Amino acid sequence: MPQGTRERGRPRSFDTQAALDRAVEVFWRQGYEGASLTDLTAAMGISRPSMYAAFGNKDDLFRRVVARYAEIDMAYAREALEQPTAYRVIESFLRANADALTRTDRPAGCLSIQGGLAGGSDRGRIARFLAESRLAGERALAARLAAAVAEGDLPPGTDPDALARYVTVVSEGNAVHATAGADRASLHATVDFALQAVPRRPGVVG
Amino acid sequence: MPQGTRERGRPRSFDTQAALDRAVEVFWRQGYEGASLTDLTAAMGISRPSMYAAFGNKDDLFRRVVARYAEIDMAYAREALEQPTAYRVIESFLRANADALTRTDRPAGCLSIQGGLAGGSDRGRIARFLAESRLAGERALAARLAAAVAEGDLPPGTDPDALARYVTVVSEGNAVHATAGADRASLHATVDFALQAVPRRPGVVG
DNA sequence: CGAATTCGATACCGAACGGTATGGAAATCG
DNA sequence: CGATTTCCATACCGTTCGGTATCGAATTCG
Repeated sequence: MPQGTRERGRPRSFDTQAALDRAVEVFWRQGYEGASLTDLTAAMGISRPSMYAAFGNKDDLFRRVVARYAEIDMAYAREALEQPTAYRVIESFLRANADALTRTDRPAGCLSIQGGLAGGSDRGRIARFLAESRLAGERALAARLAAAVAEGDLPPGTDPDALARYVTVVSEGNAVHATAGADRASLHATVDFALQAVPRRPGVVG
Repeated sequence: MPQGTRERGRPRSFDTQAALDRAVEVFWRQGYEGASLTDLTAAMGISRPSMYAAFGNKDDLFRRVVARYAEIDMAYAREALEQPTAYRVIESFLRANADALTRTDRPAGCLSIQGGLAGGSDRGRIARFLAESRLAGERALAARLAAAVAEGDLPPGTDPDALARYVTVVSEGNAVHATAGADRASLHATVDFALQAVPRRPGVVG
């Protein structure tokens, strides 16, 4: 099937996926506005026209970057949801988050936070997009916790939305700290405290 | 005494403090880079040369703005430290923080976070400056909690630095949420959870 | 091979950026 | 009043921004 849809003309000489991965790092480190096209194309190893032909414009590239980041660098969040108990879902998420925020082979912190927070004019669009992206993760966690409440894995009366929000807040705060240079042990010590507040079904250890 | 140091020439025709307060709002809403000199001087009601004469340059203005913000809008943090018990220090801080992040007469969120997080070249200077500013607050809280441990107000073995970091993380995470549009009740619900993790001396209610 | 097509490098566009030179108006001194 | 000093408005500086027009080289189809 891919044989039949062979393209005419000179084929693209760079790997778009690889170029996208380079762009992830630049946006991650420098934020949306802080990443200039010169920075981006230099890191991607391609010229400006090539970038525009392959990805559209800076906004489109950024959205592709965020999607790729969610797929690769946030995979741990989806995996955490598969843990058998609510407590272990939360523990797994916060632990993996602390690790991800302090990987030595990647920029410190979290792209969807340092990508852009404040909102003036067109910049607000980016901030809103990232906020919605984070909210989607919070909602997925809330849905998992709601199921846990329904099956008695969390105490009755527990508000799954509020608990999901609390866990997300801790992860975001840790992201801010990681960006500021906090080390991995510090983040895990914070997770130690945070887990104390997670309600548990009586008599269950893990 | 102020009479003797009367200045020569035409006196400044605007109130520098009032102009600074206007600049606080612009930087708060739009961040360091997102706030252009055109935005700033328009809000301050003065011309560019007047701004440069009164404040130096954009960097200097921002530092003055952050100092003013800390003095006015973070006053609650210093007041919280005066509470009689460690628990009430933390509770007071997180409650007042949640309120401050959602004041209707001020921008949502926290200047020292949305002012600038990511760091490329010169932008890194601003991010570092703000990180140090936040760290100073965390250290002040840690010192207060260390005193609480010493006087038996917190369980022996409690790590005051780690606890202060945890509380700061929650406040920062709430700031991220507030910037994204979370309402006051949501933030307080998160504080409800967060307080569950704060160690308390046995037998003491508040 | 020749035609069609798409590649990528260079060079450029108008707009906005932070910052400043200039010059007339206003206020204070002697 | 006359001299001095400082104010503020305009207009401008070089640089960088996101985005694009141009054009020769490369590749594939018929």
